[in-house]
Amino acid sequence: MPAQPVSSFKPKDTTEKVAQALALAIHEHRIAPGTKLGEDEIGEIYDVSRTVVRAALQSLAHIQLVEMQRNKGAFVAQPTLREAREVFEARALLEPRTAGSAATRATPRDIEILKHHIAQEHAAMDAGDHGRALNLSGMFHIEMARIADQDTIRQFIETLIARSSLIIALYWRRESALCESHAHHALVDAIAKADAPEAEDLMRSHLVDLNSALDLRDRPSQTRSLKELLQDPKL
Amino acid sequence: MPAQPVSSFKPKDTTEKVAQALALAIHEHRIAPGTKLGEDEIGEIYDVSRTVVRAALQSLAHIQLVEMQRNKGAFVAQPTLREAREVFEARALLEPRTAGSAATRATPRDIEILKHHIAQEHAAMDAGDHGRALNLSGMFHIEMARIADQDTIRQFIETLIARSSLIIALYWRRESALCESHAHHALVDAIAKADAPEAEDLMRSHLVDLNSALDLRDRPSQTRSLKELLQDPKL
DNA sequence: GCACACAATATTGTATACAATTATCTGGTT
DNA sequence: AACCAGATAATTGTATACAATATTGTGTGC
Repeated sequence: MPAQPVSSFKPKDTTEKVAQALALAIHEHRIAPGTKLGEDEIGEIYDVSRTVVRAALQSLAHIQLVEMQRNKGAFVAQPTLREAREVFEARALLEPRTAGSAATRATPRDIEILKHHIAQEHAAMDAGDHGRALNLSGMFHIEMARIADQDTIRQFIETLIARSSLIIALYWRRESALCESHAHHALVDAIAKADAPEAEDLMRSHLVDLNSALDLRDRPSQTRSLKELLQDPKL
Repeated sequence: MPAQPVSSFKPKDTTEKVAQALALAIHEHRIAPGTKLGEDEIGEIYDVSRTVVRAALQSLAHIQLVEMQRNKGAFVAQPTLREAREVFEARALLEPRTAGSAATRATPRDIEILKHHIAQEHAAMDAGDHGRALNLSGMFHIEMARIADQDTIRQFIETLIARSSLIIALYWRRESALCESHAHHALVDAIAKADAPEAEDLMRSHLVDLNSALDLRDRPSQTRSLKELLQDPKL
């Protein structure tokens, strides 16, 4: 129950709060790709005006978590195959080096934080909360960039992780189910040893593994999601 | 005279138009870092309401061209030394590989476009329009990502180029004046030869050159700009 | 004369109202 | 019965109005 405390006053920046609430829901796969996000609807849910809802949606649109179609509305984004491949190519460029850099800069406190992340991820998985586990798994990667002390790159990785969540929702192949948390564990070990080259290598192969757990072959997506949308509301 | 045609109807997306107009002005160094961007003021200039101005400013804030301070307003961003270094570290991670990829994928038409860019850049420089030359120089880098057919990475590079423009405004050392357009020329040659490794190397060293044309040593920024702002109007 | 407090002003944050566009529904025609 | 046309409803785009906060100006006390 990580829901919002029902205090009635608004301390600061309601826009960001709405954006984060929506982002979390998407990351945890509580809202499916393609879902329409009506402005009035969301405004009613969070008890804010369309003004702040629009601002929040625009913010999410910029990191491509939602797609805004003019005069049509906002929808949870549905990355294409091509976009999915691009996201992982970008991650392959950014993350290995960043992991290496994190290995040279990590403090004991950082190691603790990483281990805590992994523990929470395991707990969520054991509790059957796959959405939360996935979100925590992504935050692990972001934490790495924070430790590397690279704000700019961290921001890029954050958007890549966000889109990766959508990609996983669309293209995950169920057969490859073992959820790679031991890869994160090995990474923490390398970082704890301050072994930058090993951390870099581990991250590289971790990304390769992730990629191969996805079904990024040509053709499906477009038709599949279309069919789903058609057969869902009728029957 | 690239001003807006005075037709009274608005075809589409006024928000993006305002955002692009502001971005261009910042890129061409017509608005200095730190300048306050009042909402009413801008709305009056472009004859739109604060609603769209705010949306445009939020868009620019997301790519960190402007910084929004709550209840204070929007200001043209002033990247710190640290941020400046980070931007160029990120460029070093992304651009060389992308240039190499562009070399393998470039069509004859692409080569023409790149050469056209360089020609325009030279023309602007000869005309003494440094702002426009700088902007075109940045667009050259973005064009490279487009040729490489990497939309996601292109978007990242766009934001890095945008921030680089601010960094150049703040940290350019006048002594190193030769404006590196021959580097772009060499890059086009490598790409025309489809020589990916050479393009990659050229981009890498081009970025190193750019970096060393900046004064990114410790200490100045904060105090410097403050002093300047104080001593300028008095004496 | 200087410092602080308070009032006046200006600017941003949010909500609401209106305009424009799109989606839906109804009725008639073939 | 299917299909198209027009009208009606719903939703988004934009402008304006109001509330909250910050900035500036003025006056009073010491």
